[in-house]
Amino acid sequence: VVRWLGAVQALDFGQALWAVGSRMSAGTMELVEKAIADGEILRSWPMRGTIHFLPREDARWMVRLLAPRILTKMGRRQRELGLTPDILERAMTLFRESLTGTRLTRAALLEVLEAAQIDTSSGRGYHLLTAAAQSALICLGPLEGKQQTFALLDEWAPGARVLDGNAALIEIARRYFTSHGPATAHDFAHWTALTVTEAKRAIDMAELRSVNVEGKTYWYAELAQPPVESTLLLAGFDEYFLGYKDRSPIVSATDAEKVVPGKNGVFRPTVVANGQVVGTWQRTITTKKVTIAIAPFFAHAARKADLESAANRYAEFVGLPLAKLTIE
DNA sequence: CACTATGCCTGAGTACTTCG
DNA sequence: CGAAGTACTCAGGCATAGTG
Repeated sequence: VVRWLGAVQALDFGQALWAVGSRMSAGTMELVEKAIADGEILRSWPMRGTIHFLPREDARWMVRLLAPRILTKMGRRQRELGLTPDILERAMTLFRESLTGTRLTRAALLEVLEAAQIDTSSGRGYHLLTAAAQSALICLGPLEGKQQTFALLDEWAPGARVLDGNAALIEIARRYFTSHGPATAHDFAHWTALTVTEAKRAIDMAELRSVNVEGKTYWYAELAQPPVESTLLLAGFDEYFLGYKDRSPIVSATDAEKVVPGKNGVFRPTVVANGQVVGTWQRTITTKKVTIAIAPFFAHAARKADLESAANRYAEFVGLPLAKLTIE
């Protein structure tokens, strides 16, 4: 699934597991977690300055192609935090030395910095870690209990593909439009955080097909499957919503505000019926059970039986009984 | 020990300015 | 005149501290 999508936004770890699981015919949370533990799915900050799941073999070229732009944009914040080029360079050396042959938790890595007299307070430590990830030096490794670990990218993704320049642009365009198409050049630029000019150049080189709809050019790599009836409970931050700049084909402006209340950048899980976003939902997971509350945007947004089976599919994924389902 | 409260951190969006 | 860059906002998540 991750290979097909190219990259999966994973700001919220639990939601991202479901973003993958909801696209599998019978995926379980355990399976997705195992793929992460084994490194088959790798986590880093390849684009837009946000954490993503990546196919291990593609992590290196994706980070190298897309992260440098973000790293430049972070310059101002780094100056605010007093992170001089000298401190950045020292931190990179410390990360390289302390992670060679091993993995360390976030807390342990911050201690390494502190021990070298690098202040990690008020987000400085966090920024050094993301900068190192965006420089393709480190990435997130397996979980250690509930703690995130970091690893050297070259160690955690051994033998990763090397793709540069135009070849990398062509590959990212093909990957995006295969899974996200039909989509516009602006959608692609938004997703990758490439400039619109570069995005268009990538599209030109990738030999994609296009179709005009309401005066806009939509690109795609393969003919889509014919639409099927479906009622889905998609994850928060799901690619179906995050993967496009223009969401008007799937949701009205009014309803979009219910997905992102206050336009605050926090995307709630969505109910999608036959391609349209028709509601939001939330789940509560305890040690023994799952409860789900669905909030449709309007009456008859979806059939009750379909919502029930979608909710049960989620409970199966988590591996716990669905104790309660409310539809408000 | 489980639950709740607190406060900081966060990324996407918007509006605006600057650039080419 | 569209693209790129900048400043600012906001609510959820998370770590941590506090409470029953």
